[in-house]
Amino acid sequence: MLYFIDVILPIPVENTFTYSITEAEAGFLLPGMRVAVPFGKSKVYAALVKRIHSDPPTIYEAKDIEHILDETPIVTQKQFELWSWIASYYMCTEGEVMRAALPSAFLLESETIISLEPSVQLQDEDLQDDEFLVYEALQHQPVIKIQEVMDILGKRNVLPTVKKLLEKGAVSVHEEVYEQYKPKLVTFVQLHAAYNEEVTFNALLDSLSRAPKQRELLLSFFSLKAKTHKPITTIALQKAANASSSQLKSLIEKGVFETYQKRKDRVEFQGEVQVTKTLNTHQETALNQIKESFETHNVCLLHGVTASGKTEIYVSLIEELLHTGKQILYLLPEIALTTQLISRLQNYFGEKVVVFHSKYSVHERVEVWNNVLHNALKAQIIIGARSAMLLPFYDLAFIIVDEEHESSFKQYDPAPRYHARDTAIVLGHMFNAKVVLGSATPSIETVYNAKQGKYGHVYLGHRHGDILMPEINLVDIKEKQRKREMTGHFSDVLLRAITDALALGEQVILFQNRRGFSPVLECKTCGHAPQCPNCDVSLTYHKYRNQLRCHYCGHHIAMQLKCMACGSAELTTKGFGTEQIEAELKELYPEQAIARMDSDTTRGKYGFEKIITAFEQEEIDILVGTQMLTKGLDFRNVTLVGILNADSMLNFPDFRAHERSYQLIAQVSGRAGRTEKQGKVLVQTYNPYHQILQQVSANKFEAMYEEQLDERHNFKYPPFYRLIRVTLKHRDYQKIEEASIWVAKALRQVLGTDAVLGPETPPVARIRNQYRRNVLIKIHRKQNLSQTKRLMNRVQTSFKAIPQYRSVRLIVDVDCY
DNA sequence: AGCACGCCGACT
DNA sequence: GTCGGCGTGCTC
Repeated sequence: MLYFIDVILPIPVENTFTYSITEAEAGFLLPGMRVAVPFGKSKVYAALVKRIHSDPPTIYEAKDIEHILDETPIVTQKQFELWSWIASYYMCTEGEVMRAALPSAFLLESETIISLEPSVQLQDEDLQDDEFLVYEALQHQPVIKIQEVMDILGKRNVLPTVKKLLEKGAVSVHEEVYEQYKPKLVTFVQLHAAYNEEVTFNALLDSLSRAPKQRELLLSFFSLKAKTHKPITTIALQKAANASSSQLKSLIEKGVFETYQKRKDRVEFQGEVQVTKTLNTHQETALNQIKESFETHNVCLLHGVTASGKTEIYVSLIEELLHTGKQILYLLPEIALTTQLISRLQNYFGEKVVVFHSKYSVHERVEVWNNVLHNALKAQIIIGARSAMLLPFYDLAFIIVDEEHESSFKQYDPAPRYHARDTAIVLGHMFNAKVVLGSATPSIETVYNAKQGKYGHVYLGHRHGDILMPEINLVDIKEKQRKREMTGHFSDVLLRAITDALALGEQVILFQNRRGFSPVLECKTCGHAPQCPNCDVSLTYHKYRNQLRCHYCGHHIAMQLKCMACGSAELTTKGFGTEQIEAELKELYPEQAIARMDSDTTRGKYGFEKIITAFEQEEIDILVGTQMLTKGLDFRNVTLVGILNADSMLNFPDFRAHERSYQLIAQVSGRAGRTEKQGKVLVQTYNPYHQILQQVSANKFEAMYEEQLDERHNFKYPPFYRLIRVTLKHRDYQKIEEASIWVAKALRQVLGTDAVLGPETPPVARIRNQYRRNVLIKIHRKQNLSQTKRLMNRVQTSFKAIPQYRSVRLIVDVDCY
């Protein structure tokens, strides 16, 4: 009998691939295990076994697998189910989902290793320049990887060079496959059993009288042992005795100490577990309402105003499930995953909490994966961003999606373009787990679902400790400019409020949703503004680096002193970003500590943390930042929040701009006045009569919701209609123009004229030298989605069959909002 | 996604 | 006239 496996490869191809296996392998392999398989001419991939069977493929000969990588499955059946749902709903391949789900350490790839052939000696004149460079490099190091050859030669296509070296017999190559995950081992020491007797021990001490350091090591060992009653690591012992590793080593060689190794998890909680705070009556009521709703609904929306103490409610819900031993998933937007919240939860649940974060190393992520897979006690509560949802849950009972409205739950690029909130609901359904969606400003579609009775709906309108909601005032800067009451970008009202707050020793947050100094640098003479050569945007001026930077591709040039077009030295800036606000503040308040928080200042693993901690500890008086500031941060001493310009977000060309603006302003405002004193929020705008600003300042969420819902209905947007965006990308403007018209026309033919919008050119028409155009598909909620996708796939197939469009990249984004 | 095969411009 | 650019097609 012949045996075969169907495997998923982590690449964007539609189908699975079939490999041949032996009978013994067939007896051992299970779906969810990884196998190393040859793929194409020379590559080796880690593929995932999906099915084991005996149906030989008919039109090709199946290759043999290289070897088996796992002893037991690392992917569960439930995950396969979820992947398949994601792939079909978001129109991508299972391989793409696999790539997103597995920690990169699981995705081994082979690497071509080049080494010197010692039997052959070549003279310099036998080799060409490139060949010589590689040959010479091999004289200094035993092996070279292809990537390194690229670095040495400074070009991408290096295989011909390697090939020629190979032909001349100078080198040999082989494929090296390696697993990237190595468990971290910690070495412990213990005393050899022979010295446990007092007599032998004393003899030992005497024998070491001429080696004082070794003696000290021995004594330190005992004092440590007495102090901690725990196994002692070599490092701890060396440190305690202030000894070197060689001194310890000689004791080990003498047989006094023995060493042993243990696997250590890189992510471990150290600290004390606190007792839970009691809930106030409003929280108590909300908690009971949620539990009640779970009797009839699987999903419940918890709409609790800022600082109402939603986290405590989650904690109570989690607590009640702890004894069941089932798993709990707590999803948060990436940037809300701060030490602040994590340590808060760790204080409640101690080592049962595990964090899954993109900033963790591949090793740390493998450990979390394994702990979740094996239902380890220390991974009962999993906190993480979007991708934590793709972990191998064993027995999931409860999912929390906090800050449910956050747009970062949707992955935009690359595929799978999934929405973590929506996928979490599907995941919850698979496990029959309950889901809570929490937010102070829930998204329109979630509120709609709740009002339709699809979800339970709990409202919590009281802030914790009955603190008043912040008072939001609008400042008309058009008026202020006319009356000449503006200093830079600050109105007199805002400046007075800042001065007052600072005088009382309180902290201030200023929000400007744009980084850099100014987004446009313009020549006063000819009006020329420096553009990015790769993208259709003007370059943003970054003062601290004295650079002009593109925010789309990262291209940067030195700041120009003269106009690049006419040479005039009279340049002016248009628009403003966080950097400019920071600079103006430093002029206005030279005595105060001012910091800036945006993606430029929060690079690195702890960049964000550092600023937050400094602000928390009141080392910073005024914090200027982008929307990073909005995410669930809890600062006690902030009484004033200033929004420098609300108009840019209101005028953003997107159907959600108004909803987003409301959420953003409400969330930033929520940072103010988290203690007894009522917080104050000042919103500067050119248009104080804008509906959204009126609604947010009066805290009229309902009114905003009704109005927005009405607009969505009139203009055929979610939640009434589904949106699928098809993006076309190509370096040739003409081609993209024609191709997008073709696609729009073909889609209209199958889906109907009304269902297709465009093609339209997005606000930034070219990014990284790729022109782009969008075609938007709007279909009614009630309409059959799988039928639509079938039709879309058909269009896609015929599009790819047109030779002249073959190089056009087509990206489908389902629920592109 | 990678990587090989295949056809056109800038250099000897 | 070649070398090396990238456009196109396949991978079990």
